[in-house]
Amino acid sequence: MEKQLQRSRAVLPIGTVMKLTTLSARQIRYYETQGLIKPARNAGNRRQFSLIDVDRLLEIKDYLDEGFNMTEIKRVYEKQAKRQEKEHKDLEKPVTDEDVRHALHNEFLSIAGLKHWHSSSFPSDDLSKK
Amino acid sequence: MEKQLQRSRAVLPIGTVMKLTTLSARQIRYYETQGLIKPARNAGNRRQFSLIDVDRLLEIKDYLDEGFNMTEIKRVYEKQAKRQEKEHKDLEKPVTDEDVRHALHNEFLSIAGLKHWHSSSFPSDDLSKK
DNA sequence: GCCTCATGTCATAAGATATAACATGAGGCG
DNA sequence: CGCCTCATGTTATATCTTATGACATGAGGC
Repeated sequence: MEKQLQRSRAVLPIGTVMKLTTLSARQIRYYETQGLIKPARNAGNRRQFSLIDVDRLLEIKDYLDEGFNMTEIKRVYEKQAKRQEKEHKDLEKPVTDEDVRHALHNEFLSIAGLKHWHSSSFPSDDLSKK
Repeated sequence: MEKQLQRSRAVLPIGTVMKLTTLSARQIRYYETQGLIKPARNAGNRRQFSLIDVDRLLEIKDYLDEGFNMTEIKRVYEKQAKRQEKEHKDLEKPVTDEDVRHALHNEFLSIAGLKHWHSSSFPSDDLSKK
């Protein structure tokens, strides 16, 4: 069933993350207080990171190297979160017949040369992946 | 450069491995005493596992479920190690001009109908890569 | 019943991590 | 130049996690 370490599985202690990111424990904890990451906690209150957390930390490192400060980086991720939230909702409710009819309707109008489609719900989807 | 957690990177503490394998610390340590795994150690003598170790532990679990005992499982891995060792050596020293000349020589003889090639150095290269 | 194997459980020591407080160097700025 | 803020380092104390070794135990084999 589950093969490898899924990226979202929170099982890594801070020591491991330190090695994987070359960040100090102080830095990692500070970024958490700034809301940049939210590692899970185990029964003993130890932080448990996922590979997604590790990736984000590496990104944060890059941003910092490029001169961003905590607040700016936080904004980047808040925006990202909003985008994904929308994206998620769009996937949540699958296309209904109603949607299809409206789409077709607009399609016809467009073909008819009336090109009436009011700038609707398609975000320009930032493809800059790194 | 290095993107994700390379499978051979030993950075996982035993607690993480317990979760990933659902094995008890006792079991993991016991398998180590039996020579089935050889996790690295950090400066503080803590075991450091790699994803390869995790995979092997999952395999061991399967073998045990199928009724194998430690000794038998050990034999499986020893044999596997020998195979890989040979494979490795074959890759180590690349083909020399000398080798090529001999190969050609045998080729000619073979064509000449004498088919005299004494089973020399070319392993049949097991391609069963699972 | 006696043995072995794989594992559980306990005790003790030492490494790892959490939190909080104080310290500091680099910039920004009146 | 003093004063502030930001990102991090450092230290101290408490608690969790892991290592080792010893003893315990249930399932099989004989």
